Amino acid sequence: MRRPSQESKELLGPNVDCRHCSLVTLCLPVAVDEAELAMLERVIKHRRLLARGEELFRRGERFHSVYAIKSGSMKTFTTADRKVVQVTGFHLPGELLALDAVGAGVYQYSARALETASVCEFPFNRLEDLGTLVRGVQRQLLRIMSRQIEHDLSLHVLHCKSTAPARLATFLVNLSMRFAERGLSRAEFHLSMSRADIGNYLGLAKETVSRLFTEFQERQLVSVRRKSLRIHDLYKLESLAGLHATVA
Amino acid sequence: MRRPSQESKELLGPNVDCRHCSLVTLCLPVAVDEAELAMLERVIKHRRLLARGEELFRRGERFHSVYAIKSGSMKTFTTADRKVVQVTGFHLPGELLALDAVGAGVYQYSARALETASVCEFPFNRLEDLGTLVRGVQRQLLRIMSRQIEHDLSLHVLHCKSTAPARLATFLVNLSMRFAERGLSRAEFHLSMSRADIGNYLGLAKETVSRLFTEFQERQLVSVRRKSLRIHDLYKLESLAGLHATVA
DNA sequence: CGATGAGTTGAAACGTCTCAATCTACGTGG
DNA sequence: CCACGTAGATTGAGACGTTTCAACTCATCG
Repeated sequence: MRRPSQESKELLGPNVDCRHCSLVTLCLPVAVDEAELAMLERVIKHRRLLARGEELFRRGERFHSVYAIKSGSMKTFTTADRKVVQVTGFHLPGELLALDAVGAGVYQYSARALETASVCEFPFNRLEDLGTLVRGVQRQLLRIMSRQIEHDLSLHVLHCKSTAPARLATFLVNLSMRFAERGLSRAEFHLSMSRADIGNYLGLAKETVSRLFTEFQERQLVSVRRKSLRIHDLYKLESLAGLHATVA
Repeated sequence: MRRPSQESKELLGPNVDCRHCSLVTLCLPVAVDEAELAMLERVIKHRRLLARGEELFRRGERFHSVYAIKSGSMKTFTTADRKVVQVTGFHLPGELLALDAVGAGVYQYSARALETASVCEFPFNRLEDLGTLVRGVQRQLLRIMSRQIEHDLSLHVLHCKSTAPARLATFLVNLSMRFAERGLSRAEFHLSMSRADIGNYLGLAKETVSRLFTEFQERQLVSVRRKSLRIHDLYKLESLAGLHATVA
């Protein structure tokens, strides 16, 4: 396993090396063989390094590429008058951004780095060409888009049914799971987004989020100190989230 | 233009005729040329007629096909213990169902006819094969999936920001728009789903939905009588929905 | 070291939900 | 064809949870 701290040294080259990327099982190349991987690498335009707060693309710009996050984290959001109106998602390494822009040909949301981040750029028309040539790539593209739809619909379910504690619990359980998928601790991680962002994302006031963190801490479910979170009782958190469906 | 009342006569044949389908601009074949259309038609397995309340597929079943609605309307929903837990969407003619199942290979939601409905079945592996052969089909598939993601995210935005009146207004404006796209009246249409379904879908109690319909009617925005709805002031409804962003 | 923005906490106001009663339309069987 | 039963829809009143507004604390950074 490679230490993430070493990655910053190898970010800037125009060429990429999917074969040795630790995210290969999460990003596009899954189930694509060696030869196909080589073709895919040629499609990737370059990597880009983003500083905290820097924008990758903006709502309304002409769509040309999807991006895979290599390190760091990002948020996507809608805007009006340069102000953030609605946070639509938080994104971790291995996840693809801008899949929703394919249909309209225009970025639907803006994307901003929550901390120093690096991304791989996939020009979409080249990806499409490759999809026609290589069945594995088409498959994977469709699969990833489908997973995205699945995820977005589950988000809809979350928002309709749940009370505030259930929403925050779901959010934390989901983050925990995603960190675990990336080989990081599922019990202890860094919240790179603000309370206001979390609240906005979940449809809650930032004060409510703050109160809930306090409450969860009092109930021994988690420890929170500013941006660092430790989960003590994942099972209870999942119960709060409405998983473990208590048989009616 | 063909009268929908004539369609019921031509439903049952195993073969289809996308060329003369009035939904050709909404369904898969958009931007696919004549020759490609012929190939697509061979992929469509058959049409199926569903009675009100009949299920097209169930959550958990192995995924094999996506479906296009030809006439009627359907709802998709999650279940637990045979009870509807969460309505995830209402679907009109020309819309594709089960795109979210591609990723997991299993239907994520159940689909049930809200009224007599007919659907075209597209076995997905054949569609995928065709996508590799015909660039237009791949394009269209990706585009439709992207549009779905876009739609689902906009749903997220809706739920986070809005009050109950804004949610119902958005729902009605959205329905109106979709009916208009299908060549039907944007001002007067039939609500094939129950108040409970609407409430469930929007994350509101059915009583709240009912009260809001009454309130909207008192404010002269709409007339509702049971399942039939007439919109009197679409603009005000859109304002309520938070469109026409009043400049801050 | 003071300024700034993020986070926390409290109290009151508001909106939506729940529970319950009533009403309406529709399909079924007498 | 009417009467009845049932499910859906409406309306009212009280309970509850979340938001809003405001004051305050704490960390961070110039």
